[in-house]
Amino acid sequence: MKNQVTLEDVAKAAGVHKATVSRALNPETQSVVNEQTVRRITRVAEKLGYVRNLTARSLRLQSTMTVGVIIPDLTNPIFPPMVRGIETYLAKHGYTVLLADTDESPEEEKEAIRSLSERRVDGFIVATGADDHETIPRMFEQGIPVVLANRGAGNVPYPLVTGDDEAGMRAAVQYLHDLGHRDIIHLAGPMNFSTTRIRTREIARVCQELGMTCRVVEAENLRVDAGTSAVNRLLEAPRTFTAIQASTDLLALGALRSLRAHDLRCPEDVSVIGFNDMPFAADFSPGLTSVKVPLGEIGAEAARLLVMRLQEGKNSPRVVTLPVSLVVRQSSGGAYAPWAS
Amino acid sequence: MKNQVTLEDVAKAAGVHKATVSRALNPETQSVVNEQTVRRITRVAEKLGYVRNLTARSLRLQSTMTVGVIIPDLTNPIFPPMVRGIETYLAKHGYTVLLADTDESPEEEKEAIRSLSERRVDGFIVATGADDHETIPRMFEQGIPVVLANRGAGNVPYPLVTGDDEAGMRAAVQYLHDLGHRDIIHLAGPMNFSTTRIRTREIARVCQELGMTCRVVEAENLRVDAGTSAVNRLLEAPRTFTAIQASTDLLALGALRSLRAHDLRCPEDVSVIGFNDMPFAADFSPGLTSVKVPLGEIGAEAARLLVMRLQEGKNSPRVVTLPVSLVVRQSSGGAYAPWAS
DNA sequence: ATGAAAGCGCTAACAT
DNA sequence: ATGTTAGCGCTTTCAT
Repeated sequence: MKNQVTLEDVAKAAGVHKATVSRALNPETQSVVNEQTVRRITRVAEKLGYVRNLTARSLRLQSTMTVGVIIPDLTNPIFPPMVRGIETYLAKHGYTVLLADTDESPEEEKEAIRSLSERRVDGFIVATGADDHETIPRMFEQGIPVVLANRGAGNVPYPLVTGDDEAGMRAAVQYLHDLGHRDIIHLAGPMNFSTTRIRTREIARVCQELGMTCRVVEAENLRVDAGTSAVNRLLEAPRTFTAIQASTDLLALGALRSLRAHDLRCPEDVSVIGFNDMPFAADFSPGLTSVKVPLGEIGAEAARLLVMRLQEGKNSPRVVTLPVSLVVRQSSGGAYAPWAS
Repeated sequence: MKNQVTLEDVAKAAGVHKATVSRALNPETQSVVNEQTVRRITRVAEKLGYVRNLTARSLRLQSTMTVGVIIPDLTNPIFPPMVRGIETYLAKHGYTVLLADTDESPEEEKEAIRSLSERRVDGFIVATGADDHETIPRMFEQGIPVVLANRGAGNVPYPLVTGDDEAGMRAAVQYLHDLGHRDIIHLAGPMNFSTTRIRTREIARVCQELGMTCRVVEAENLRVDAGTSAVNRLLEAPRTFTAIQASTDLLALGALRSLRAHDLRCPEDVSVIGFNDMPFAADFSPGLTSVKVPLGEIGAEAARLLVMRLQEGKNSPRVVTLPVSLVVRQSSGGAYAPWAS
């Protein structure tokens, strides 16, 4: 809080009233001020090193031009691209992002939302949805502007932006089928996440359609280790499956680690397919076949919807589904019945 | 900006003056208010859903309890852990983080700093240092509280928190020497970054000490592709080196890609060692040997120094160097003279 | 222990 | 085209 050059200071130095300075320095109202005066004021402001005080402005305008973004964990690699997508769009529209991680803890999340509310953010982008989420419905009742990204939250009528999970899953399974796989595992996340549930439902459906056996294994959370332990447990019994489709690249990575620890080759023994196509998925060992989800665009679109809501006041409770695509790499290949090897 | 329940509202409902409510609700001043009154006020505030307005508070206090964090790019995987380290420490002390990416562009950076200054952040943590940095020295002149993380900025006397680059480099080279490598490449970043320069200087020195040949190749920037093209260029001529030590894991990853494209095996033909030990370095193909830098701790320590400066006003222009360690994985192995294969 | 009053820096009526 | 005034919600001296 240095730089306490105020409008008043500039006004005195320029020999005008501070209201005039305010008008001259704001592009919106500049036109109403004499051109000469604008130039003089601009020059003086520059010389004095004037920096407008947005806290004061926010107080007066009852708007901070700031948006709270709630994510589970910045170190989960799917979020940095999403956050950048949000930031870039919002910056263009004059908004600044306040970021908060929750580590999937409802308490931390409540705390984060409270903290951001105290800072009077104009709205939220929430990527921590869950069907049993307690806070999001309450935010809706209070009329707080929110856009959901990535994960839904039960049937709260907030706008939701996601990738096309169904199409992605269908593409992945069809691909495995074409390779000859008939008995596969779906490595799922916790079932209270909408993404998890949608993906699990869809893979089951497609497998049935194609006459494939699909067993669902639920990991405890969405971190790599949870994927590893789930697959470890799976491999205690005799193996009949030839492929693992994971709900998330992190879980898929966990699967890769488990296979390696069990001296199973990927893809010769077991094919692995992830979901999201996280950064550097191509560099894993082996390169991970995955469903590419446009994370940056999801962020940007969520930001766009929020800005619309904020500026035009219209609440458009609609679901925006962005297209995804299967990216084939080295972790997937033809099926060989395990008992044949 | 919903929830416009103000102190005044609570005061009326509780039958006291708003000043009393202010005192009652602030832990610092609570003791001065009658205990009964505090309880009553707390209850009323709760019932009314009062949320304190930090913009108003900031204006009055001339302090926003926010910190601006300037990084090159959130999608560079070394930054999320650092940012979380910063966030976690600052949150514990009541501060909120405003994050800004610069994409290494001086213009975007100036814009970011201006924007955060307008929001009246109490101080900055800057991870975009460069020796020819124009803005940082000016911030110092203006007395703006700043702590540098990761990279220095010429000789501006701001505190700086980094990993022990010299020790890390020494460990990496000594290890290569022990494996029999005598002719190596240092894949460096742009020379205006202090990290790059320090690492390059140190590797040259250690190599000389140990009687090894070290050729320095400078990548255009710190992204993966720059590493790939640098090594591509290198491989146009007959190869004499047996190992590549990269200034950064991203550059090392670029090197791995180039080697693969040239059908060179890693580590059998060429060993590769990175720097930073970015998340998932272990999962690359092959697992990347790297110098582990405590990114989260660097962030936390930078935050700690900034809070000290902010709260006790003391400017401690000191360099804090955190210990690093070599993590050996599959990308490094014994040296075989290229002409022998 | 509580109330009254001033003021942080800004913008937007309203007045001239 | 510019000046005057009020007030956004809060904290803090000063009174009582």
